[in-house]
Amino acid sequence: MTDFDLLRQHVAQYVPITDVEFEQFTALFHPKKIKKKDFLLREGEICKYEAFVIKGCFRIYYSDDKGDAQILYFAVESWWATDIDSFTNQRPSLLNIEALEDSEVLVINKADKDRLYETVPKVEKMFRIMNQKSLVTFQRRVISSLGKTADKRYLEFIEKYPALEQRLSQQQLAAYLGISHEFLSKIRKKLSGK
Amino acid sequence: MTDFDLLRQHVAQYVPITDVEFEQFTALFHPKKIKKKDFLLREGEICKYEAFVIKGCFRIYYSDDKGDAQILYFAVESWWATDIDSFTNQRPSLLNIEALEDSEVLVINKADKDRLYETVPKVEKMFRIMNQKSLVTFQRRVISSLGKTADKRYLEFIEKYPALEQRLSQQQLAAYLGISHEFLSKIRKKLSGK
DNA sequence: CGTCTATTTGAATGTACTCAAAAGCGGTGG
DNA sequence: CCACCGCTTTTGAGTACATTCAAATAGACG
Repeated sequence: MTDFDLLRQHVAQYVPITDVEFEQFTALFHPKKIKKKDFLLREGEICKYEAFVIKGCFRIYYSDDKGDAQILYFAVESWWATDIDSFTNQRPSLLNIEALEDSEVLVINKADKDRLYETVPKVEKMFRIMNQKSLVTFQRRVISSLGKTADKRYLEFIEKYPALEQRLSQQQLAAYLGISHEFLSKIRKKLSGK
Repeated sequence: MTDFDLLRQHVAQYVPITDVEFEQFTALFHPKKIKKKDFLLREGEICKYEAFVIKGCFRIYYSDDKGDAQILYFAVESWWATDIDSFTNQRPSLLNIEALEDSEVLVINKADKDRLYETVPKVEKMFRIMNQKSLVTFQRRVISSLGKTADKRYLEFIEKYPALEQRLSQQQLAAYLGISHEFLSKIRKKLSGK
């Protein structure tokens, strides 16, 4: 039951929720285990689940023509892993979602989520606020990816997500920052020499 | 009254709405005219209004240490111009919103918008979907700004917003793409020679 | 017509990439 | 416990993409 505690704690951040409402909410989620290197979603598939991460780590990424990955974000404990566009519109996904560690999630499908919006109106508010917060995060990311050099973006990342840096390989981090892993290595060397 | 027609058409895109609900909705909006080069919001101020553009064009941008602007997006007819973070949390803004043309907007303030969420629950859904859509747009923008070269981003822009290109100066477009205006000029030259 | 701003062009520079090779590191099987 | 394998990280050389600065040109507008 501690799995659902994490979800409850997460929900409570956004809206006050009663026991009954939380019951209705969680009733539609199912636990799922994903092994390291397995995929929750592959490019071209329709995103069946919205997944709340209980344990582990995922990369949500786009794979370009040359096969290089641009990582949109990492989802660790208490984050959601999903392709919003593919999930809400039930259309083929452009994104991949892969477990970087053995992981556990709680998933909900589209029909159940739609039901949730109808039966528990508060859920609407919760996701409105969540989307709003993510939107601000991505707006800021656009600003730094357009205007800042790679070393500044790297420093920004380790300041914002200090715990994550330990957990990720340099290759993954480089793909998030939008630089080659060789160049990230050079940046780290330069910065450590200070 | 045609001002409100544009807003109604916009709202109807997201949720079906009755005449009565629309009345309640628009009752809290006020028309406002902004002259070219005037600001709807300046960095450091608290964003008082969420503005729906009836006519004209705005740039929503961040100004870095050197004074260079990174343009987050352009708001033309039927777009919203606001700093979501500053507006919803009533905290000082990092962004500037400036009219690039003589413009007309419909504005709503924070207290009235909160009232709206309470009295017209449908509004919650509408903004949830709107935020979701914007989120997807910004996610895609992160992907292209990290992974694509400037000429591809330029081509992407003119394909996605053909009407906008006519309306904007190259300097503004360059600031949106995250490149210098000199380099954009060179890109255009190169592309026209084909 | 003149003034102010936007665009173009070129040269020099800086930031980041590609490719190739070497070094480091962790796990597995003998 | 060591040797080997595969994977990640480091390093260097050469190249490509994009910037800065300066100057010339073109447009817009009173």
